[in-house]
Amino acid sequence: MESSASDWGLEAVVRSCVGGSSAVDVPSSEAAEPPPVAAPSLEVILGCVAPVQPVRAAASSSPLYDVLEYLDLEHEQLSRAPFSITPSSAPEREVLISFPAASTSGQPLPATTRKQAGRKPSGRAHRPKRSKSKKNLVKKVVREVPVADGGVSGLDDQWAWRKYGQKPIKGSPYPRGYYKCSSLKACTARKLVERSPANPGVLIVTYIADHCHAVPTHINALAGTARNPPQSPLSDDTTKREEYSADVSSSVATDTGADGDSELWAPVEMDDMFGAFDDDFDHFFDDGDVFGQSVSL
DNA sequence: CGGTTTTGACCGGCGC
DNA sequence: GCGCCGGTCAAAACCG
Repeated sequence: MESSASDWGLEAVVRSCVGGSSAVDVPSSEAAEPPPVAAPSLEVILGCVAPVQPVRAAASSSPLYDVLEYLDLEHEQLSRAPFSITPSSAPEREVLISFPAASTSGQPLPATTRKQAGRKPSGRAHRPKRSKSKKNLVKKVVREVPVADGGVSGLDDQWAWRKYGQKPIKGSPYPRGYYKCSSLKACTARKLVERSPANPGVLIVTYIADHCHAVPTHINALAGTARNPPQSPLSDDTTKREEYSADVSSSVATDTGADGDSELWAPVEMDDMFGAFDDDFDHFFDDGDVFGQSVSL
């Protein structure tokens, strides 16, 4: 709580690293100083669909450490999984890649209607049931990033995210922000950003699922990014809320755009993106090693 | 105008 | 069976 809301917000914003790019690409608004998180996430990259470029391992001094959570895979799955698990060489880090859920990758979910009390009936789609088992099949990568580093740009990655929700988490004074990949609607990649209750100086970023496209080189929308957080009329919660909102949310585009946009993000056509992806995709499934190789710390 | 953020409501899983 | 909680949706407001 002591930490300023702004800090929190900024990080949330970022483009996640899940992509396959590299430290090189990490935009740096702070060009003046060496990006502390230069190697955001090497490992994470594995999971990404766009390992076009080998990821550069982060310096041993990298403050980040990632932790993959789900490994509830059956042997069969593992053996067939396009992703391989490679233990990080850095003792303080762990890498975990899980098999991407078939149902979640790249495909729009079926929709069913859902009632909406107090809201204009819009034929809202009914979400498919969530089952734990299924959940476990989705790749999930958890990263902890020092606010100081990730705050402004540490979490920057090549992906564009769009916030779609925020929820207060029980047991934590900080809310959790929910982000989706905004590069491609069909992309099911998501990101959860929250501040560690135990250590406010650390952001916990959870990447879920893979991007079904290559890393965008251009973030098309900046609109609505730099806005003043609305003062929500809340009771005792107010303070907290304002803080949170200001923080967690408005960030994505802001950071993304402002920060990295300039030089690193050249305009790219969707076809290009897919093209790249296609290529890699084939490799992934033809040769499961690809992922394993990419991981290196 | 197109895209994002905010925010309250809805839904479903899980624990009791 | 019920309530809690996390996750998601979508309307409205906002911004470039």
